Amino acid sequence: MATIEDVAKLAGLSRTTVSRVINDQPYVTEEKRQRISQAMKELGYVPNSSARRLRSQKTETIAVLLPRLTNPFFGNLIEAMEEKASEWGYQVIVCQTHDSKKKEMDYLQLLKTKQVDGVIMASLVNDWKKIEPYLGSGPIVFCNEYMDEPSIPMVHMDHKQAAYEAACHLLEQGCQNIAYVSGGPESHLSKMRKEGFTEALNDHGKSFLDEMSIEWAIDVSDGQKLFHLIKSDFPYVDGVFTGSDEVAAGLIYEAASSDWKIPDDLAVVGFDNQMISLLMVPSVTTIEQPVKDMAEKTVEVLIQQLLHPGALAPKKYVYPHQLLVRNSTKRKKVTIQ
Amino acid sequence: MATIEDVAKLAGLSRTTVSRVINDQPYVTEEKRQRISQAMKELGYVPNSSARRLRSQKTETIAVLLPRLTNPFFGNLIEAMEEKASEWGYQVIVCQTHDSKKKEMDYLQLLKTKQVDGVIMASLVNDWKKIEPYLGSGPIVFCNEYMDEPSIPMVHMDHKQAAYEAACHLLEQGCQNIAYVSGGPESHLSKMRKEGFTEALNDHGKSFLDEMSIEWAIDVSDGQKLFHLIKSDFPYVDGVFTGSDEVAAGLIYEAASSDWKIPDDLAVVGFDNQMISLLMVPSVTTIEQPVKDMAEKTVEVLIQQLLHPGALAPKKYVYPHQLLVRNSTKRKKVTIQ
DNA sequence: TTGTAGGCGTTATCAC
DNA sequence: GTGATAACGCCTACAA
Repeated sequence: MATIEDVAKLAGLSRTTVSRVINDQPYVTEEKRQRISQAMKELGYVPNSSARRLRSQKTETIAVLLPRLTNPFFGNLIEAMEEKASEWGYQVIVCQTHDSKKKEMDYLQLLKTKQVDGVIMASLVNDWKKIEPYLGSGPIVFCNEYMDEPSIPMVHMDHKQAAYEAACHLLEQGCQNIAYVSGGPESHLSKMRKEGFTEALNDHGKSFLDEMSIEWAIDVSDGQKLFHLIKSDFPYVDGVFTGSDEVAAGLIYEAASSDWKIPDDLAVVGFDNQMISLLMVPSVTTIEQPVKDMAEKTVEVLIQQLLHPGALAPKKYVYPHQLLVRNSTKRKKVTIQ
Repeated sequence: MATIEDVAKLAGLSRTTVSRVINDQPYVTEEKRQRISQAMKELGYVPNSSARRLRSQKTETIAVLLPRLTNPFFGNLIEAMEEKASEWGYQVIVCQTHDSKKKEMDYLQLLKTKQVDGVIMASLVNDWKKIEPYLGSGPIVFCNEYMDEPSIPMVHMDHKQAAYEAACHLLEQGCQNIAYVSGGPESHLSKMRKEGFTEALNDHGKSFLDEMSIEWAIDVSDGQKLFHLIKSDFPYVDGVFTGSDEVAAGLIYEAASSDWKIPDDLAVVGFDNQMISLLMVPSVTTIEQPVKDMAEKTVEVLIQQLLHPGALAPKKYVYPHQLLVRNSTKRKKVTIQ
């Protein structure tokens, strides 16, 4: 591989001058500039990125931590993030934590070892106490996940309110026994959802029942399992808040093979407004989030922090959501007086 | 940030010895090893990755080029790749080409600038002539995409055969006018599919009709558009090979709002066996590919090339596929004698 | 067993 | 305008 030195020799000039040309700096005669460009072309010279990184202490790379890519929500998220980052000339490293505390910490280490300039956390399973020290090595921005801690920027929607609305909707459709389904670990986000859900119950004179709370459902097959669990152990359940379109879809799919009617026997609410929620029969009532907007804002906020360190005060960016009422909860008005 | 020098000073030893400890090398007294570990802890020392890269000429990073992450096939692919790469201690950079020749070349540049040790191409829109020179900078492995050129390893299935079988299946179901639908540009892969499709037609005494060939359908909304196009312009079409479960789903979804019955009025075949193909009503006949196996093999092949340069002869790894016949093509046997 | 010193490829500082 | 030279932080012959 040709180095800057080779170019300099071939052009009969110094490394310094070559460097100036590479970086479009002034104070080089047009003639020499040409001569150097010519030499670079001849040698197929390309600046070595490792050397640049070492010199500049910058990597032009960011890490995006998320639970898993097969969840289409995160697929959409990182798609938009990569595109935005690429516009700014930044590379994106994918870091799937699979909700493992250890993997999350391992990937955060990329910041310390200077493999990345900054980190976006769309996964969050460790305590803030464990994460905070990494701020010394570079900026971190939360996306989707969030907490009360105000020391870093966060981009997300109001999951508590969203869950509240979804639960109210189920109650208004006449559901008496609503199961609460979430996936995985007690992140701040799912805590918020549960709070909103509980609050809705309370406002309607009901209370949250632990026995009707499931915390392991993340995909279609979990949704299928869930249906059978409900059918056998909780047949009185007539509404489900799933927190995931995939789980809702699995549930609905499996219900079709039994004698349960959706939404009349069981009303189902998903989350994220994935394609699948529209395509299912019946279509799935869900919460729409502005994924793309959030993804792009997150990248922008992070890059702004990189470009102007310490300039912006950490800030929360709360995006609006929308309850999309579809057939999985639209019950026939049986009780019209 | 503490450097190796700082650690050495604090421990009262030389950089060399510290380096030995960092890299678990022999010839260090246990006592000094302890002393150094202690110093590293005190200073919160972490080796600087840029410096290591420059020194070792390795990045422990690979780039994965693919069209877009919102296509769940590529989501699954990169999910498995990242996991496997992570096992080997490699980082993964996502590179979405959006089928742009320019972006594809831009991302290949990562190899030349030594930002990555190797590249996986699951996107391929440029000519081989343009890509080949990059081999000088590091190994490239194709995944899913392939071509006859034997100079690099390729991991894929037999798309020609798969399309052949799908088309035969449609013909056996009594389809007379089958539309051929593909997404995007003429990659080698889609060329192969079209060949298989055409061959099946020929074997059944039919021929490929350009007028019934669509090359712009990649997602659900394209599938929806497609349905209306067929309904208005090609009402005689009674079978569709889509090459994508998403397109198939969009088609089926839209057909439900019209008076067309699937599969009797229109039989539909998808591709990839995405979750959605199972969940649709009717469920979608599709081609199953061993995505995870292919993804993992690709990463392994690439990493083997990195670990033992020039050791393995480039090789094709062809994975088996399977036609999953489901309700979108299972016509009632009207013509039982 | 430990240390010295040179260099990986680039860029910034300072002379000329 | 141009060019020596010194870092950036690490690893590794080669000496001791």
